Amino acid sequence: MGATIMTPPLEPSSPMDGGIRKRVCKACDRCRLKKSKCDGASPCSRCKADNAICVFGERKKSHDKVYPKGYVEMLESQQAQLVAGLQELYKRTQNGQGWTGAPLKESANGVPLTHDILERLGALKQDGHTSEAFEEDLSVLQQKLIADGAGFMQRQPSHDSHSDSSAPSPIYEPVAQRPNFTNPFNLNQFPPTPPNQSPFPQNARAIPTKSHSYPHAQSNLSWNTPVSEFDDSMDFINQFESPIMDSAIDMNSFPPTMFQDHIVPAAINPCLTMKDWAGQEDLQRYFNTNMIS
DNA sequence: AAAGAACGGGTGCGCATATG
DNA sequence: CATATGCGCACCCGTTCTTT
Repeated sequence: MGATIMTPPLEPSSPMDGGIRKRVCKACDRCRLKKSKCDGASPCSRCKADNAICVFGERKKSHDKVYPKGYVEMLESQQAQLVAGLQELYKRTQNGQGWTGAPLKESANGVPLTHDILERLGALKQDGHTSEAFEEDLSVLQQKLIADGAGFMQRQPSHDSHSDSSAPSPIYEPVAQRPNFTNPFNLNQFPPTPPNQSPFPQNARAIPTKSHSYPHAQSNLSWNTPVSEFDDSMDFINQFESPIMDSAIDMNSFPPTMFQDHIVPAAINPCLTMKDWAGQEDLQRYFNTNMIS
């Protein structure tokens, strides 16, 4: 292992190198937000050109996702109700029964509410543990759980040292505090996500250049009940990018913890792996002394 | 109208995890 | 252990929106 070698700045007009597209291991927040090529430098050429602050925020990991306590159980319960409803429908179809009773009232999108269908089929459990009504929108379901003061569950690695390997896969564990979902950076209340694991040094990867154009006219399918992403820090960045660029925001007005874990100063190689960071006890001290100015 | 910015959606890579 | 799978990621292209 030698000194950190950053990817040399690429000419914006020549992103390809002999048909090989080079990509940095980590793009800065602005480039990610703009979906533009980042040269990985500190600051990157794009930020430099725009006289913008160039920071390399922490990347999220799948196991950082946090869900309201009981969310999984509710999903399982709802799935059970759906299965029961489907089985009931099958039974009725086999018996030559049609839809019994008056047609259900259609909702705004032209179809009856799932809740009404299940209720009519007698598949809607109301045992107190499940919600009083079948929640069509998972985002709403999560918000309800949060509003009800439910705790939160965070995905944990199944190979956790303190977990019982004989027990059912402990995918979720309770977390101490409820995060503020409107501010994904508050997820710093949890242990910090280690820097991205990647073989180091690996400042640039080469992938073949696509020589064809993309298909046009993407289908307009829309899923009306997406599971909301709780931890997309780009939303937060998006909120504040302009004020930050204009230096109109008082950074001291935010709690220090907001920055410690997610914003890695560009001077630190964002490509450092977990192994590279392991054993650096002074890391926290570094943040405490250098990040908060 | 032209230029630039923003953004949706796509490709393909690497990593983490699950599975055999 | 090897392999399969899921996911996050960079960043490209094309379209739409905004600014001049």
